[in-house]
Amino acid sequence: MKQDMEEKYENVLTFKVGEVASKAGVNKETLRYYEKRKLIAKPDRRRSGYRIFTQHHIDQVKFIKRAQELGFTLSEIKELLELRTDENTTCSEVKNEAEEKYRDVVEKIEDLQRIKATLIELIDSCSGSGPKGECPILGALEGDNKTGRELKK
Amino acid sequence: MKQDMEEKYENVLTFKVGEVASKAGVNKETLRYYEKRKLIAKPDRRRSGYRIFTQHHIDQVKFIKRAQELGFTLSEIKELLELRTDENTTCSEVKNEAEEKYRDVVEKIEDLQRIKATLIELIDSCSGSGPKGECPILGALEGDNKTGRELKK
DNA sequence: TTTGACTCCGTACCAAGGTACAGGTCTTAT
DNA sequence: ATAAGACCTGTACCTTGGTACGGAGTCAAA
Repeated sequence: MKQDMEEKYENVLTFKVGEVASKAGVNKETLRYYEKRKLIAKPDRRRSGYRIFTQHHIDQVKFIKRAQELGFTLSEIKELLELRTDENTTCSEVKNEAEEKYRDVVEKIEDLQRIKATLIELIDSCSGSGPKGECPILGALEGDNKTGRELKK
Repeated sequence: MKQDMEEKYENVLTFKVGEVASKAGVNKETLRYYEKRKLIAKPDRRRSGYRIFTQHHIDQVKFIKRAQELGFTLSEIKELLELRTDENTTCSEVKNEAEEKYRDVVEKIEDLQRIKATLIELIDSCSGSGPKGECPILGALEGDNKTGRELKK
């Protein structure tokens, strides 16, 4: 005699946590973690307590993974998912999120480019020979502007 | 009657933790943390237990902060500090560390540039009007290549 | 039916880089 | 002399994104 929950899934393809994990390419524990953080729909349970996952869950996990590749954090992804679920969401709201993330990314690139430029300067200033006493890299890090230039803020 | 430790500093400018914190622009707790992680020289103590800091400690903290600005982690900075302390360190060892960090930074920039390009594509593909049902950004994240392009790995 | 693989749960732990107590002692200025 | 303020300690907590553990219950195939 099946329970309601089990009946409900009689004609639906369902998965256990390990199956979802391998299909979506994540760890089983990660699925529990996403559930706890409400990043995926709360799966129904069998009488035994086993989670009942469907293709929908797998798609959600893949969505999360794709968004992560774009640099969204899990919190941001949650917002995105809420937008997706909300009937009244407009395209422009989604676009705004993407644009905000774009600005983040641009800023990070700029920071890294400043860092890169400074590293190049330091590396170029150092012949790579001799004892460390005259190393202009250490000099610059020490703030000693006799041997190295000041680092930019 | 002074103790050895206190005598030793009779003619030296010394600082307490709060002074070092404000001079170096860090939190007092951070100094304790750096001490625990052996990122700064272990300060001597007064009879009372108070730490005795000198200009040397302040310089060390500033060194750490400059290296952090260049994207070095505290672990990497510790290595750098060990190189600095080691008599036998050559300039080229220091240069190697900097070059390795440079490669890291370049790689991060490349990752972010791929992400940026994908975000631009998504943003451009979206008119910003209409309901989310036809939003190509969500479509792409959902892996639906009717409405959006596949994300690159 | 038994055995091995799977799942359940809560909790702890990891990296990184700190911050925030609480409860007690010390210093310093008035 | 006294009170404010700084200092001491250990420990717990924070963020982000998970991973690991252990004991107990469940499922499926032979």
